[in-house]
Amino acid sequence: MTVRVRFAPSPTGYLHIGGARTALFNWMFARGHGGQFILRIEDTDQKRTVKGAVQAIMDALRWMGLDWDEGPDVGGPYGPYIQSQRAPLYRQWADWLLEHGYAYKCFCTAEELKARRAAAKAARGDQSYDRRCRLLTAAEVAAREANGIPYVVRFKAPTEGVTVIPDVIRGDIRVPNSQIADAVLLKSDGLPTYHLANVVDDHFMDISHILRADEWISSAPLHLNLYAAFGWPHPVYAHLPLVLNPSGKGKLSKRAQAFDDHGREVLVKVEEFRDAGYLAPALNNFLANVGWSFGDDREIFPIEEAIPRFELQDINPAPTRLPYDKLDWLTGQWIQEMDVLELARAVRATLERQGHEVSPEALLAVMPALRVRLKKLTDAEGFLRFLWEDGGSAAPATDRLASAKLPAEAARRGLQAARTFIAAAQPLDTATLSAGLTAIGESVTTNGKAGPFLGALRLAVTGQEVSPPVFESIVALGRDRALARLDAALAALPAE
RNA sequence: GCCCUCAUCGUCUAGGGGACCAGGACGUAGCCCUUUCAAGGCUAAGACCGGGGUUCGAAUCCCCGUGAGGGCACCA
Repeated sequence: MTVRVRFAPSPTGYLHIGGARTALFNWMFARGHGGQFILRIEDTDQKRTVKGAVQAIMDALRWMGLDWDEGPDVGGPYGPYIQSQRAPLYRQWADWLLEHGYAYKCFCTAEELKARRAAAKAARGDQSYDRRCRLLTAAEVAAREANGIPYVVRFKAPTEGVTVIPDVIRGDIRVPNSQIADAVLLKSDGLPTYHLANVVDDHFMDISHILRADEWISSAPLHLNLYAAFGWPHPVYAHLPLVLNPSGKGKLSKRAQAFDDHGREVLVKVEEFRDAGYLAPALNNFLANVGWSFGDDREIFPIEEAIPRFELQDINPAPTRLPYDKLDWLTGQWIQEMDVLELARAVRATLERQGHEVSPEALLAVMPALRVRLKKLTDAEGFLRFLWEDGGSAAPATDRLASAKLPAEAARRGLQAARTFIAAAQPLDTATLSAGLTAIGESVTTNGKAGPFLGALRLAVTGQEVSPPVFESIVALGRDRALARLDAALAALPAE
């Protein structure tokens, strides 16, 4: 059997991290089995459709590196891939069900249904549709139609027996048919609901496996009975574990801001992860570790290596929270493995977006040292502030330059010597600076170690308590600017 | 109210009857290294939800509880 899977988001907003995980698993499964990965847009709810959402979702998927073989933009033999463009097809099959007695017209208004549902809920009773229109005689139906009363098409669900959902991850799930509602298949606006559309499309698009979130389990019996009514074989089901809110309370939703245990906001849109400076390969790596594991106690891996090992049976059925801390660590690991030039380019673009212009030379000078310090691309800003903020280092307070191991007088002497040394250093590189400045430091501190002095030097030159290593920082800054910073610091110290 | 799913360290996970006084990772703590911050190395604390079975033997199988989550829309 050829594997054909689809990711079918509804364009109601941006790509949600939970949706991204579903897309990733579908994609991995397709790629690992020589199959096709299809992108289908489920926009049958006109009211909820958001302009630009399709583009945003595709951008996010592309950024993640998840390419699709068929979809709205690339086309394919089973198109169109946007449901609103397939309306006649759903109508045709809704009619077919009507003709064959598997569906009926329902004239109840939305208001009536809402009221009945509310009443049922208040009475703690069954909230699903009471099936009253199912009992209408042909004459009654004809009369209503003649009066132009709008209707929806509902499925005539079986009321007795049991439907079994064969699920690759969970085994057979048995649901009493009494639980299956007479769901709306075709809405009064003529468009299908999810239930009809996904069954018709999955069938005609030759979808072999459905990998979707856990929350769909409850509608699976309905879908299975639809397949049965049509006389079509159904795809293989695999219900993926739900991604929970980091607080553990409820599922992670794209409609509400999510918070962690400490009440802090948490990222949910894929584009937010991108803008926060996370790396796509790291994000994929991260997502693949949730609900599935590589094996061999390995946590860090390129997704390409995971693909051949990825099997649906190995997916952990338990719902999970996203371990955000691990994403920071993982991204840091990925950054450490990146090529310096490539990293420098990425950091430069990020800094630019943050409004900072930094020369490639300066960036390259600090990059090897900076690399191990970054958890994500955006972290560079904090470390490199001294490159564009001259004011930051102007006249640092004397008490911050001096310390127990480096009295003010020694600090002045050391910085003076450093100034002389830097002015003449040839070439101006980390090796030269390290040798010269360390020696100066050792001669000037009370404990004979360069440390305390180098700390003061860092502060004088960068104005920061935390920065890339001083030598690299000086090289990045350039001789002239470094000397100017030292002069400013010296001026702030008592002349003796 | 009804139906469904799930249940291993704080979190993500390995484990699919004996190899488990339960392994890895993040996080946390301590130590080492160290020019700050990181990174790295070493060490430590830390879990099989409860109760019944089945079995010579159960984290692993079954049942019942409990807890958490999902669903019961002219939303997907």
